Amino acid sequence: MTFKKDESAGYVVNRMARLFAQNLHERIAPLGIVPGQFPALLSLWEHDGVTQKELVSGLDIEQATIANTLTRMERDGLIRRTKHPSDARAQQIWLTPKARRIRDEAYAAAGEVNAKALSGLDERERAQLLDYMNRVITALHSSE
Amino acid sequence: MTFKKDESAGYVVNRMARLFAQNLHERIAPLGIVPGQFPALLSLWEHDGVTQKELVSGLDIEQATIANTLTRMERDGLIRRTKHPSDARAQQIWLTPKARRIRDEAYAAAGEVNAKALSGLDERERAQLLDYMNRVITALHSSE
DNA sequence: TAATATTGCATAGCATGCTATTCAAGTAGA
DNA sequence: TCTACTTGAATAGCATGCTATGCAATATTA
Repeated sequence: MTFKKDESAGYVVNRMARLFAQNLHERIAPLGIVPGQFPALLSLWEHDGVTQKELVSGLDIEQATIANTLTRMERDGLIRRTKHPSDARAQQIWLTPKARRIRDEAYAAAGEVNAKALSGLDERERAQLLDYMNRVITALHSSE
Repeated sequence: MTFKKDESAGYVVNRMARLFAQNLHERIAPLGIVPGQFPALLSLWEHDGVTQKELVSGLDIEQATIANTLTRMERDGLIRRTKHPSDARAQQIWLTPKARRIRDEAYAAAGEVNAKALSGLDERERAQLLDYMNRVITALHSSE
């Protein structure tokens, strides 16, 4: 074989991301949430009542993607949206009691998936992995 | 902030995978291919005329996903499908001359994206990163 | 050989992500 | 103030990925 999958960073990264998502999906499905909602939930659990623009600014996800995710979250009873008091274009996004109730369990679920993922690495290796991945992100983020 | 994005493996992995895909997308778009076609192309460049089942068996992607990708690849003039000589359920998948022609450039493009991604790491760190990621994949693959 | 099980592939339906575009509402400038 | 620019969010259209299901062809077994 000319091309070895487990030696290509792109291949491995893609595979790892899909496995993370699948594991998380399975683990949080009983809570009534899905992986794509996690970033928004993490942000809103810390501070809700924000506009979509404010929410987007804290996440590395495109506005259009968030807009669709929020629509599904509203459908699923996780958020409500109210008119912004001073800007008719904007809205404020609020968590429902349901979304607040699952917070601790969701954190625990994410923690378990992370723990499982990292179970084959010791403390030093885990720190190195995160460091390396953050460096890759920085490199890929540059435009040249 | 209770939750730090760059300290959560799941978050970082997801972000890294999306950046890889975006970079690759941009780089290979001129060749008339997209990232999702890469796994199938890599396999077919090495050995075509295989059935869908054989192709799937070498990739870590679900059969349904491959089936849809192959449909788009046929639409885009990258593959042709012929009847299997001895099994009417199966087909043989062949690369078109167009797909063969872009092989070297596609390899080069993927190599460049990998190089850019890893540009902030030295040789030892790159090897460690791949090793760690492969261990994460192994851990996530187990069912407990 | 007829009934049953398996297999190869396609399809349905959904989530997540992207870019590009639209549209209404707000802001600024002539 | 009227026009033009900007901005907040929604929508369109697409790719990639998944699970579940359907369907026809093949294989097995009673």
